[in-house]
Amino acid sequence: MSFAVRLVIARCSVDYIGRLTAHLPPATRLLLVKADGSVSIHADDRAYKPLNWMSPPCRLEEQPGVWTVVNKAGEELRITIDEVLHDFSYDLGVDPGLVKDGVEADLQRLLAEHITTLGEGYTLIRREYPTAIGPVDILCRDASGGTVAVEIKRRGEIDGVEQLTRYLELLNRDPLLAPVSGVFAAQQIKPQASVLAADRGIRCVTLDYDGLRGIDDSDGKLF
Amino acid sequence: MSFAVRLVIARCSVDYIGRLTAHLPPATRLLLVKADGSVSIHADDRAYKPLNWMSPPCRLEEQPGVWTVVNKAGEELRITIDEVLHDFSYDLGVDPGLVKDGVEADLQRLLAEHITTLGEGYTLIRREYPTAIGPVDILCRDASGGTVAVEIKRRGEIDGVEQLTRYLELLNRDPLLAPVSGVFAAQQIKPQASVLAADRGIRCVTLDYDGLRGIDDSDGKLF
DNA sequence: GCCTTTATGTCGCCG
DNA sequence: CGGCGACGTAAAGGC
Repeated sequence: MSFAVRLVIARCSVDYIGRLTAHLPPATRLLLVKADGSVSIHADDRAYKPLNWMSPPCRLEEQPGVWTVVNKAGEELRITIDEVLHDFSYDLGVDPGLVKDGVEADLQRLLAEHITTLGEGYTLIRREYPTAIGPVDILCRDASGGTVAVEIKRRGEIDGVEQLTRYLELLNRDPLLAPVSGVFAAQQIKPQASVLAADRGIRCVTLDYDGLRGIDDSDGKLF
Repeated sequence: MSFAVRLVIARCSVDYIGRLTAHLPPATRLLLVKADGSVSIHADDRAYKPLNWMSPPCRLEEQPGVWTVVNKAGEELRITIDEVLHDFSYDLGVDPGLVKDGVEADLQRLLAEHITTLGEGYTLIRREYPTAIGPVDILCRDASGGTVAVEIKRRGEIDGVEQLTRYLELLNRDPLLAPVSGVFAAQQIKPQASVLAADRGIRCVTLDYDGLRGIDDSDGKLF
């Protein structure tokens, strides 16, 4: 019974006091209470994002006319209910979950497997090369033996260039590695990122995910 | 009729092909269709985030057993419906919307009104000072007449320091302004951000939002 | 627990 | 419409 979604249509007003203060004047809305304890208040727009919400772990206390939801950090959501227009619950059970393909991790794996995409004679040192400020996506060597740090993004934007710049700055302090050059690899690279990369001597490479996946027959996906 | 939330409980499987590829095996889920055209598929967990969704603007085509949602970019969500267990619609009407207080814009306004929080003799030049790479939160002068660029965050992290660094680099190319010094102001500043700022000669200032609001009696909020 | 990065991020503003 | 920055960003993974 407790493990069910609950859908309530109600005329209500809402106050949130937590990381910020927010208020919703009275109106008719959808209240969605999930088995994980979360509560969200939806209008008929804003895509899937609720107007207001409380994420689990939190506790919902239901009194006549007032729902109070609090979490451990002391954030509070107070829903004042003027009128309940619909109240329905259904036990969905546990969901098997989403299977994804084509996220950055997949790009990284594919590029590491086909590191010569970056150029003839390239060899992989390792993926997720650890540094004090975080892991470098791929560290490899070019044909002349020079070290190359690769930052991979699905969509290459200015932040990614900044990130690679920080890595390069750090890696070049290591006399065993230096000089380290940089490659910014992404399925799509925005012009400003490209300009910034050029300004910093970083090479940009556009990745073809389907192409990389196509030549990757290691797991028999090809046919 | 079309301007209503629609709540469907159904046993379904889902495929998304767009920015990535994703699949949901058959299970019972909540389908939420909003008047704005969005469709979201919820399990009984993950707080307010759906397992899968399509944001507006998009078009839902409903055939027996298959819903197809496509948007302009060619992304597609295909919902195969094995069994409808519940189907309910309700017209919520337009929502008056959320009123927020305490976000970065409020901090910026308060600091601009009390610019001497940064030091005796500071004077405001302007908020949102425009540059080619985006607006500087606050530009002001210190007691000695030197230009100061201020970047404001609720939570000061490394990205904010990078951002301010880019602004300073640009502003310092303008002979009418140079030399421009930097202040990184936030309600809370993370140690790494603090270290990076120090390394770049940027001063860090911790803001007290309630304190600033307290001395701000301009709109009679004090009592 | 703190730190990092990723995300189908989403959202809003402004040119 | 694209660029840019904020967000109650959330969530995942490493140390």
